[in-house]
Amino acid sequence: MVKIKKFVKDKNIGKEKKPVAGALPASAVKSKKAYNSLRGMHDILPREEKYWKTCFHSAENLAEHFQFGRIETPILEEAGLFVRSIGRGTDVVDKEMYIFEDNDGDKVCLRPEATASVVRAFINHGMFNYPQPVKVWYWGQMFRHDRPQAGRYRQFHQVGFENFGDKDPAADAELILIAYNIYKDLGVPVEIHINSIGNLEERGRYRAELLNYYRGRRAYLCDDCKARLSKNPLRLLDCKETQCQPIKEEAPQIIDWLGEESKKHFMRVLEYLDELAIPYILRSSLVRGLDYYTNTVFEVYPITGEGTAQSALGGGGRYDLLVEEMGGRPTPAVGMALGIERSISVWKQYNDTNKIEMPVKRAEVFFAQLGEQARSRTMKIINDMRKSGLKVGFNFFKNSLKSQLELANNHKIPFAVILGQKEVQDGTAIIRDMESGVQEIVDQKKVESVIKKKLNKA
RNA sequence: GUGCCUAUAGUGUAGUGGUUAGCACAAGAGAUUGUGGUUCUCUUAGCACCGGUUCAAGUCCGGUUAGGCACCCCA
Repeated sequence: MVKIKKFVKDKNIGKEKKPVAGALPASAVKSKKAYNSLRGMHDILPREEKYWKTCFHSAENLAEHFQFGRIETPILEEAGLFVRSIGRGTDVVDKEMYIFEDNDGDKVCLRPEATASVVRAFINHGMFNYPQPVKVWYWGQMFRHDRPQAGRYRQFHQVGFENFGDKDPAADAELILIAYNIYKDLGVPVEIHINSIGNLEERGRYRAELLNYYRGRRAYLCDDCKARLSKNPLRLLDCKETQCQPIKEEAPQIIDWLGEESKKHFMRVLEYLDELAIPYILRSSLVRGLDYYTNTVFEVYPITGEGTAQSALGGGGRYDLLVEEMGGRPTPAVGMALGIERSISVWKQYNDTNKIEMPVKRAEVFFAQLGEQARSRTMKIINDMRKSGLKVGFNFFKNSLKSQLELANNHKIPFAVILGQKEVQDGTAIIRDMESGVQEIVDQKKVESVIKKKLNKA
């Protein structure tokens, strides 16, 4: 909302159908100044690929195993969607959304999270008519106009899982299990912080009680907490100021305000976690920043050794009322999302301190060629080999054999195949064992099978 | 959004207001034009941007931008 002003210029560009460059100051177009990525937005380079791929595959495998279907929703949505679902008064909506008018004057925004979009899709496509529960997962960019710092970016990625139609505590536990397993796959030890915030009624009563308690002690609170009193009372319990600690300890706990049903649901979730041997911590201060949660809420934290990190890798909870609130049929639901950048950063740190190296997938055989004819012959052989699943390295840009072998060596590729004019004439090729330096001449047709045998892949 | 710290080749760094801005790694070329790992030579490439102070600014000052940290909040 606040950001609209910033984009007025862009709106006019669209309205007047001017070419974009023409509307910019001449200096901005002519200047040879190098461009940078926007603040809080980052390029993900090839060297990072192994981490991203592993994360993705772990999520994908778990999704498949637990029968979640992949859903992709648009990055751009009507702004109102998030205002209604996440709630006014939350920071995400009030301060952090990228909102602007598109060329038709519609108010659109870059999604700050995906649950609202998935709920919209669930309703739009009448998924309540599908066999219940409907389980979907997604992976993609989210945008929040926050001040960047470590592990917090304006464009970041989340992987998320949503389950519609299942009100059983087992569904809550299933999502926690998936989150837990993703980190288990990566080898990063995590623990779950968990709490229940009950239903609307219970939460309302508790909030009133909490306010009542805190108001009487207002004078002893830090400034932030004074602000929280009116803005976000449940956050009072999260305060780190020492002066607020004694007040916090005596404060009423939400768990005591839960009704029978909510309490039973929560206990059941915990029993599942016990059964699954998932380490968790009951944290009565955990409330989450989005309005739509009911009952179970949880967050995933890395266990770093020296104290726990302050920022969560991900989190989620139950949102039994949201689907109805968004105009659908009453449908219970649970969801969970994990921050990829944060997870990868923690994962790397963990690997660093424990001296764990990510295996690099390097080529298994390098093709070196000399001369035009050899080059085209090599190209053909490489293409044939691709079908057999061998990872082949080559570089047609380099001409000298020396520099090509150097490359093979730098990449620690175990075997090199050398093809020159002579070999093209003879229909042969030289296979060189890069470690021992031993070479043998083989028929071009047999290169593939010989290499496979050497790699124990035959 | 608030406060604090930082900014020199691709990366990591040196540089009392006057230096041809130095070093390491990486990258590219070469040391008998068909053979890698060691060595040697050469090359490419940098003071984030804008303004101010000064005879003179990478160095001091202001602003901008970006990065980091602590809040707020969140993934």
